[in-house]
Amino acid sequence: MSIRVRFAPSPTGNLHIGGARTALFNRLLAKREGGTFLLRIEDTDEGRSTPEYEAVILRELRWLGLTWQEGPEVGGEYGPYRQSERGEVYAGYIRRLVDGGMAYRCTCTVERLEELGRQREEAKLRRGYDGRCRDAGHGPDCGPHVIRLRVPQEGATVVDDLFKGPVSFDNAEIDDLILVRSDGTPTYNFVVVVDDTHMRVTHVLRGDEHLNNAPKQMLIYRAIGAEPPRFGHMPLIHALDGSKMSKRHGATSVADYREAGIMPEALLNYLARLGWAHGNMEIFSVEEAEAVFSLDGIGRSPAKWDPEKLAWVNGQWMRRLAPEVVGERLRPFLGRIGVDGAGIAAERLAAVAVALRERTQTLVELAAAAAFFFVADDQVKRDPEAVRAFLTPANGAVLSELAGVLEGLAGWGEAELEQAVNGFCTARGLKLGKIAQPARVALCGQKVGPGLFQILSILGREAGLRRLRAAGAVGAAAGTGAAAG
RNA sequence: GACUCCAUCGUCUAAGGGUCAGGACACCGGGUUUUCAUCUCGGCAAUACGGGUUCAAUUCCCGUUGGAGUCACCA
Repeated sequence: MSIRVRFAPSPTGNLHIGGARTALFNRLLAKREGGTFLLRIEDTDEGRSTPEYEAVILRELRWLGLTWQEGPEVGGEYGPYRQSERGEVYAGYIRRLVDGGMAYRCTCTVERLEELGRQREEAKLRRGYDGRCRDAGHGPDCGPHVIRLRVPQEGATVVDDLFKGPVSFDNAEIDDLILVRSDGTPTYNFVVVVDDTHMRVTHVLRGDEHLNNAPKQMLIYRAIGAEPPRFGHMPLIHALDGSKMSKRHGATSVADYREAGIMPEALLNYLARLGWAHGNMEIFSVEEAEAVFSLDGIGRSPAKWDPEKLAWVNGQWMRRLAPEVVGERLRPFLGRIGVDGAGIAAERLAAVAVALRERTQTLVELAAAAAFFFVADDQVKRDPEAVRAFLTPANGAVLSELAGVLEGLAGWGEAELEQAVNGFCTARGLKLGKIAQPARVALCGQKVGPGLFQILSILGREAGLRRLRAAGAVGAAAGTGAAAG
């Protein structure tokens, strides 16, 4: 039987990086084993779930390329894939459980439960239900009630985890958990079991935070007489301070990283390396990971989220991807800093990517570093210290002379520019280093940047000559003492 | 607090009874280079602690310590 795995997010917020990682590993396993990866929306909490968040989650998964073979918007033979639409399925199971005595109606009020919790806490006991209604035999007309699972009081429930081996929980530690709320809606632990059964899920890879839910779910599987899937609880992602990642740690959603200029290939690559390893493989695509993926490679201990390494991985991907691809992805980021990204020729953007990809790690940085190519001369951000040091009268004079020579060039390619500039240097007995820095400052306003010929070539003939001459003018003005400030 | 999980360089990790405990990020230094970066060479740096088992434990077992997760009519 071929394996079936699922990712089952709750649409109560943005797609979290932990969720993305869970989805990734499930998909990796499905692809590797030739199985099916399905998506199910866990929206039983009517108060917190929204269609907007659902849309966001689907969008982010697609952005990452983590597409599903069954689920919302694509369908499948075990649908619907939204729990809010599966009420009838759950109702049938509940009826059988209550009729069979595996579950019972409980009329305890929220107030009593709260009081009970307080008492048990004072008595230094584990919070939990005391089982008052377990044998009360409440019928359908008992008034407002919830439905609870009758959990055995003795013995233990063992979860044979794929990564941790057998984990045993005393049944006495497990509450008679609520299956159906007083408003008639089913709860998480119950619907998960019903759906995974119904959707023929064979492996459940999910975060460690669910390990404590596993025995409860095992008990439900037993009650409904279904075979449980294999469980694999993956170590969580921690923040640098060691605790579970949360909003207070800053960027935690996939969207945050997209906005920060991280590309999907890099995010996925980094996510895969968090808790999984295959020899010394560091930089790899999802497809490459699929080819060698194995559950054995998944570790047991939590990993800390390291933004620096993520940035490095992203930098590696900026070089691994075709320049044209990186160039296209750069457009919106240029737009953000006031450059009309849409109006720039694709070849030019590709050339920019080649010129700057080894000097930057994110698309945000790449856009910032590329700005001088696209803004008006007077909008170029200039480093005052660099200007003072390199745009001297003498250098200015040389630069305008150089402009004069370059003006006569037939073409404006890197090779021609290099030849011409080198020729100019030789003729004047200058080392290239002598004019490269002043020229760079004149053209980009900074003393660091791409190679001189790359800059000139991408900038174009007009702007290039203009900026070189402008440096000459500054130099001349300074020379006559006419320059102010 | 109870239950459960986890423990190799600062971080991600590899090896798993016999290794100089390997790689990557970060950091430090040399080289290349028109700047910066890249690239390249080198360096720093780890088996939490205590008991066992064994000829031999980083690896297996137990304990301690430390960290984490969960204890809802949330998922």
